[in-house]
Amino acid sequence: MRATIKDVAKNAGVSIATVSYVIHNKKELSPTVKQRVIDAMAQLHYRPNVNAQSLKTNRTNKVGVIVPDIANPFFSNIVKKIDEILQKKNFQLVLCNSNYQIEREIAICSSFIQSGGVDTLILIAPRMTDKSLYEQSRDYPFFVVDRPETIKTKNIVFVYSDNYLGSSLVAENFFNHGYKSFACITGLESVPNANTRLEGFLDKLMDLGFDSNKVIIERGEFTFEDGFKCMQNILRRIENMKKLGVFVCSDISAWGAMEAVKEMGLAIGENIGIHGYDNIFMSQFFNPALTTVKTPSDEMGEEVANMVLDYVTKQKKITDCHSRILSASLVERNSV
Amino acid sequence: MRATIKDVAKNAGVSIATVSYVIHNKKELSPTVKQRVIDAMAQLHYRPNVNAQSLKTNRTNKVGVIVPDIANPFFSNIVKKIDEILQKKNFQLVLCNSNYQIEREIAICSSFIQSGGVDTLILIAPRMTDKSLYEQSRDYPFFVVDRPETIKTKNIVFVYSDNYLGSSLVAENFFNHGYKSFACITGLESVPNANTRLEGFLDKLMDLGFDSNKVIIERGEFTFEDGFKCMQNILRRIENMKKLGVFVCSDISAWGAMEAVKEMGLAIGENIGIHGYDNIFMSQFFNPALTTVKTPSDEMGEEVANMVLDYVTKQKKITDCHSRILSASLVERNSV
DNA sequence: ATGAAAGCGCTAACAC
DNA sequence: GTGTTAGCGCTTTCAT
Repeated sequence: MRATIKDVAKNAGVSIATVSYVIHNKKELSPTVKQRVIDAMAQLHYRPNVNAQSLKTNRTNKVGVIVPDIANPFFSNIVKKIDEILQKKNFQLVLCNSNYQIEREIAICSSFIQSGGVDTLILIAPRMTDKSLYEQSRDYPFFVVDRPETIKTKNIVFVYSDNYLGSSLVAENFFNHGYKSFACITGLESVPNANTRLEGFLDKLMDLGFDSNKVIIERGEFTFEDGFKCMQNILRRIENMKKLGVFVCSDISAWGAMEAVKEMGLAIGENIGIHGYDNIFMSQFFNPALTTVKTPSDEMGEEVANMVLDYVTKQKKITDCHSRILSASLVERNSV
Repeated sequence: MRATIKDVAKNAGVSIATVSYVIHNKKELSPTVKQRVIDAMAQLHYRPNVNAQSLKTNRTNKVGVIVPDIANPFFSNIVKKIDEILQKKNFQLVLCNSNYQIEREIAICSSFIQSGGVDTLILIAPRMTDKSLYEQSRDYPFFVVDRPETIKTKNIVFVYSDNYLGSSLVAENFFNHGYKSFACITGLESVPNANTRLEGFLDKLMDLGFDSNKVIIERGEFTFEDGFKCMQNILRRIENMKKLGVFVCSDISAWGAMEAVKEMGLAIGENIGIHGYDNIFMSQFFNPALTTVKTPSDEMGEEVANMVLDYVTKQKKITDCHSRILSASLVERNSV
C-alpha cells in the first residue's frame, strides 16, 4: 500500500499537521523537524494523495480539454502547446475526443463541469450551437479556442484568429493569379469558422468585381474524406474548367480535395487552383505544396494556456480575462 | 455552489445512503423513493464529486498516458484509438507530453504512480532505459506501447509490433528494386525500436549477400529535423550515388530526409531511394509518395486499451495480461 | 513551533 | 427498504 501522511508522521515522530506544513513549505518549522519529515517522506516514497487534496481544497490541478479529433495535426498541435505551458505549472490535461459529435461534446462538457474533476475547461473548436455553449457556461466559466465570439457572455473566453481577414486574403490571391471562376469547400453551417471563411471569401470576391452567386459551394466536415467528396461534387457540377479557384477552408480537407483532382488526372495550379486554410505542418510537403493561410495555432494555444493559468490560480477573475483575436497570413506555395 | 449528496438527500427527503444507492443502482429500492431521488438529482443538476468518490474507492476512472509528442501523428493516432475505447467505458485520459525527454518521462511516471491520480498508466514509446522502466514498475504495474519486451517483469505489459520483421522487409524491397548500396537513418541507441530496425535491416542485407559494414549509419531522434540533418550527413559522406537505398526508420524523419534530398536537387526513387517506417497517414501524399512499412498503430491502441480495461476493472490481474507482438507489412509506393 | 481536530463528499458495512 | 455512521487522506483553523 501507498504511504499516507499518517505513516510519514509516525515515522518522523511528528503530527500529520506538521507533515502537511513541510509539504507545502508554509509555516516556519525548526530545521531538525523539517529534515526528519523530509527524510521520512523520502524513505517511504511518500506522495500526497491527489484525490484527498482535491476533495479538501476543491482544486485538482487538472484542466479538461475537449477536442474534435486529437489525430488531426491542427488540433494536436494546439494541445501540445497548451500542455507545454500548463505542465510547467504542474497542471495536467484531461483529454477527451468528441469525434466531431455534438452530443458527445455536450455530455463530456457537462460531466466535467459538475463533477469537480478539473479546475477549468478548454474547448477546442467546439461544434455545439451557440445556445448550448451559452448554457454550459452559465454556472461555470471556461475557455474556447478557434471559434469566434458570436455570443456575448462574460463566462466564456474566446481565443481565435481572424478568419474573415484570412479568407479575404485567399480571394485576393486567386485574383492576383488570374483565376476567373470560383468554388468553395467549407465546413458545415453549424460551424462558425466555416461561415466566416466563406463570407470573407465571397465578400472580397465581390469587392474584386466577381459575381458571388456564381461561386459553387460545397459543405462537409473539415476532414480528408469530406474534402475529397466535396471536390468530386464540384468536379461534377463544373462546366468550364478554365482558371477555377477552389478555396478549401481547411488544409485537411484540401488534402482530400487535391487527391480528388489528381484522381481525375487534372493538374493542380494551372486551370484548377487549390487554396487551403490553417497551414498544417505537412501541407508544405504535399504534391503540389499547398498554398494556404496560416492560423496561428501555437499562439492560440499559448494565449489560452496562459489565461487559464491566470484564472485557475485566481490571479484573475474570469471577467478580467479578455477574448483575443489573432491575425492570419498568407502562405504562398504551388497549388494556386 | 455545486449540489452535494446531502442536498439531494434533503431535497428528496431521504438519507444520503439512499441517494448513494440510487446513484449506483445497487440496492432494491421502492420505486417511489427512487423516483424522488432521481427527480431531486435532476432538479439540482447533481453530479457526484469524483474526488470524493476516488478518495473513498481508490478508483479514479482515469488512465494516465505518457507520450513523447502528441503532435506526432503516429502517436496522436494511438492516443485517439485508446481514448475511443476507454471513453465508452467512462474512462478519461490524463495526457502528458514528455517531449522525448527521459527525465520528464520518469518524473511524470513516478508522480502518476504515487499520487493516486490514475488507475493505471500507458507509456507510449517511452525513451527511458530498461532499468528505469523496471524500477518504475516495481510496485505499480503498467502498460507500454510500441516498445519491445526487452526486460522480463510481470509488472509491465508490452504491446508492440515486429520491427525485426518489418525492417527485413525493407531490405528485401530495396534488393528487389536493384539497389546496390545502403544507408540507414535510425533512432538513438537508447531507443530499442531504433536498434531492432537497424538490426533487422542489416541482417537481411547480409542474407542477401551484401556487406553490412558498408552501410552508412546515422542516428537521431525520430523527428523531421533530425531526419533532415542525418540525410545531409549521408549525402556528405557518400562517394558514389548509384542506386543508394536509404532506410529511414520512421516516416516522420523520412519526410525530413526527403526534403534534404530534394534540396540537393536529387530525384528520389531513381539513384536514391527512401524507405520509411510506420506508414503515417500523410505519407501517401508526399512527393514522391513514401514507400514504407505499416506499423499497426490502431491495433496497438485497441489492444492496450482493452487490456487496460480488463485490468482496471479487475477482471484480470496484471499477471494474466499477456504482452503482444503485432505484425508489420510493406506498403509500396514511389520513393523506392 | 507544533498539534488536535473538524470536515471536504462520498461509499458501504451494519443496524433497524 | 432505509438510515446511521465510520473513515478514505488531506488541509487548515485554532489552541497551546
